[in-house]
Amino acid sequence: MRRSTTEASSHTPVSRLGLSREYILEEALKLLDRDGLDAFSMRRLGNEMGIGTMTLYGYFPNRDALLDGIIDASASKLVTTKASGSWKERLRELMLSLRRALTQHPAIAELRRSRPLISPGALEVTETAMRILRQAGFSKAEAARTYRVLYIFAFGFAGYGPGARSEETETLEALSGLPADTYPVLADCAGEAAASMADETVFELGLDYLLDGLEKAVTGSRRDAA
Amino acid sequence: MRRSTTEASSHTPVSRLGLSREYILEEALKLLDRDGLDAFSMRRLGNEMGIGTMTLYGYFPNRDALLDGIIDASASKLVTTKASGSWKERLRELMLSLRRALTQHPAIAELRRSRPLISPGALEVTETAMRILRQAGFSKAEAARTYRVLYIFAFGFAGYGPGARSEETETLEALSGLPADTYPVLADCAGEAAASMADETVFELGLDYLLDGLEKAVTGSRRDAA
DNA sequence: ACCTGAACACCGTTCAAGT
DNA sequence: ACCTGAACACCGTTCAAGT
Repeated sequence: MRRSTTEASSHTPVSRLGLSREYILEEALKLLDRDGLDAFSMRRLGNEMGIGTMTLYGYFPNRDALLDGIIDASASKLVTTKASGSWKERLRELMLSLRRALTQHPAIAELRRSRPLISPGALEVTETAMRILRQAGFSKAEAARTYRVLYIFAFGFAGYGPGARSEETETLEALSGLPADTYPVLADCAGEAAASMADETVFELGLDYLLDGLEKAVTGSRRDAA
Repeated sequence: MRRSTTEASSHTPVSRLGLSREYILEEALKLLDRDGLDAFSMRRLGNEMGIGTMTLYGYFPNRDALLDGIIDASASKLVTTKASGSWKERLRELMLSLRRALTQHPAIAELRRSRPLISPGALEVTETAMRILRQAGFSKAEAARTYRVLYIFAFGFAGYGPGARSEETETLEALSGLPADTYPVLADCAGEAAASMADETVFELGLDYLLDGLEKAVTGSRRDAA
């Protein structure tokens, strides 16, 4: 996408140590996906890459800028979807694709919290979703609000859903040990509750509830208009 | 709830500095709600309370235990709901109540990420929701999976929804500045998109989509059975 | 131009000591 | 029993210096 400066073969400037913004971002994302945001530090990234910590500051003004860079660089290549079918089917496919991407790079969802979009690279999914919704006849405001719902569910699932940290057996133990007099229902459903917390398919369940509810709202308003 | 040890008037042990687990947790939650999780530290909490940092370690083994304590202590008093009406109405009311609680204490949602339930105090909402769903005729597994969807949406909204950090004008600026050739739809909807990101009512929109989709699934399966 | 160590103001936590 | 300072191993970042 970006034009090269002076070198011919590579499309991004590379220093004498072989460093570039892109390369640093790749290594940072690897470290992040491996050990999580809590364990990430500039010093550790430097160590891992075999360079001095302060070298990083030659490429990014500070830690936050580096993290923003990761979102911008990775989000754009995450989701690819070839649209076909009804708006509902296309939207479903897009959200499943987003879910897959967030599964592959759990760090993205972690970073995205409290870090609003802004960066152009991170908006391709939004653009695609908005296009589908607008083509389906939603008003600008309806489309924007509806996408917010889907977006929050997808990122919420990544942030609060399975795979986060809880080990299923540990959760089951804790739930099984609940006092049955204060938590009668939950104690009765301990196994199912623990299983649901590790269940990836809950995403599709929720997504389909959302899309069905959305479809109902659309046909409802059409009936009102008629 | 806990029985007093030796003192009569107070139901929780108080040290010579007037300290107790409960009091420390209250102060910690205040600090957390005010300045956010990133700015929270044991040293700062000690300073704010006018006590030595290490005094805190007499009440909690470490920082994580203190944060777990906040969830446990606060979650139980957060949500009160008097159930009436259909399961759909009661569930709706419960989730709106949870949303209100998370708005009041944004720190809770921040803490809950990567911190699975386990603590008994944090499970009252879960128990209530599961009771409603079970009474409505859902199987144990269906009820558990459905509550997961609602839970993730509510916490996802708190974690990724409005109020997080983005200033609306700043977001609007960023969206307006998008290149219209790569983001035609989004550029066209910049105002609506920015507004939707600050819009609290998007929670109810999504909640109703979920509940409508859920209702449709229920009536659908009944029709299958008949 | 690119890279870096020393230094500063922060962390959480251990440990030994104060009352 | 309750409280605490010093010390250790970490942070992010500034600044001045190296090539």
